[in-house]
Amino acid sequence: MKRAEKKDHLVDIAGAIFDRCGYNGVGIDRIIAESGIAKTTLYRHFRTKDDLIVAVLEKKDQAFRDAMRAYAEARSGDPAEQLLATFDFLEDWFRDAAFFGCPFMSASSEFNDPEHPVFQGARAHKQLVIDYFEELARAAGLADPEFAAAEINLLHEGATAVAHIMRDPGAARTAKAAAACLLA
Amino acid sequence: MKRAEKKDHLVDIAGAIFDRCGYNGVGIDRIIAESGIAKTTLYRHFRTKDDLIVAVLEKKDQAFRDAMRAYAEARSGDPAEQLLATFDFLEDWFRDAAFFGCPFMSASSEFNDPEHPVFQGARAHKQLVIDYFEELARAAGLADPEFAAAEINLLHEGATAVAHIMRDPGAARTAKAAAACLLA
DNA sequence: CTATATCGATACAGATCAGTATCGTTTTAC
DNA sequence: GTAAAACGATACTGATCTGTATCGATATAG
Repeated sequence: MKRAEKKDHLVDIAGAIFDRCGYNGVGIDRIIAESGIAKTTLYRHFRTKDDLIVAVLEKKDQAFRDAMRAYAEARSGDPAEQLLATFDFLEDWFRDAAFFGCPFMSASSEFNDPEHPVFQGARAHKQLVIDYFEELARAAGLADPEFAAAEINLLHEGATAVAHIMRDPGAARTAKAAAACLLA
Repeated sequence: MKRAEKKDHLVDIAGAIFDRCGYNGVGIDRIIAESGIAKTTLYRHFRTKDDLIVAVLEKKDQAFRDAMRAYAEARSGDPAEQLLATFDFLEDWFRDAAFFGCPFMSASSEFNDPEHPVFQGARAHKQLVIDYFEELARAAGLADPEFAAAEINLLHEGATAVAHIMRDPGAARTAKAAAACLLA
């Protein structure tokens, strides 16, 4: 494994473990054990554990938004239908065995300080998602794209929270029905 | 301070600290320091830290639901209007300086195991809130009370998540507007 | 081939973690 | 008033935490 691959692998494994156990709920020792990478190497790539967490969130942000956009565009060319398709994307995620709630919400709970880099990273992701919704709402010619994006986003966050704590992937469908009603 | 008062005080202080720092993010030593109660006494009342967390959630559950119900009933005698009033209750909560996101969602993130008593306590609270919404939806004579309750709940969870991570108490108003649209 | 950088493994430091033991004092109950 | 229980304070245990230091092996680059 090349140097860059190692770092990538480390971030992936760390992300999966953080999802299952939380950020403060797992130590560096477990991450190096499961990734098979030496502690020295980890600290060569990341100055602190917090830096690693930020890198994990940045990668998850990019992957999540890319996947959601690709999913929606594969479903339809119409922006309004793409907005609704994002809820089907959510449902797929909820039904995945690796779904343990939103890692960005978990991060913002455990690093509950607006000045903390981890909190800021989580918030930055959420803003980019809202921006995407607003872009679609604008393309769909909705009267108030900003407001529409906020409502879609509310339903996304609600569905994710309910799917996690109630173990109910169907929350995505309920949210989609509400979204369809609101957009009409 | 009587014995029962001490226990109550301890649970209150612990709840406030957990809200700020998370559950795994703070140790017993800090709780006893801020509450002024000896470690021996804490462990006389609670066998483990997890037991304390469960007690914190149980008290927060009761307080939250009592306050929300009282707030709604003070606003209106009409069940449909009471459903909408719960969003005003949320907004008050979001604007409170002691708002740091939903402690039950945080708990379910940090103790991400359906068999864990803390996770179960958090989920039990959420179910009771949904039950309350369904009770109101039924009293309001809505066609599908269960579905209406699920939608209201989605908006509640979404508003709470957004208010927390985006530091935007106005999410409650956006959610209320969506709820009004859905109930009509 | 040789010089250099990165690697894994491991031991370590210093702090903090949950939980227990001890003990003298204070409060409660009868 | 006396016996029992709960109390605060504190020291302690063993585990775990983040992060560093050391060192021999390995991979890479010129």
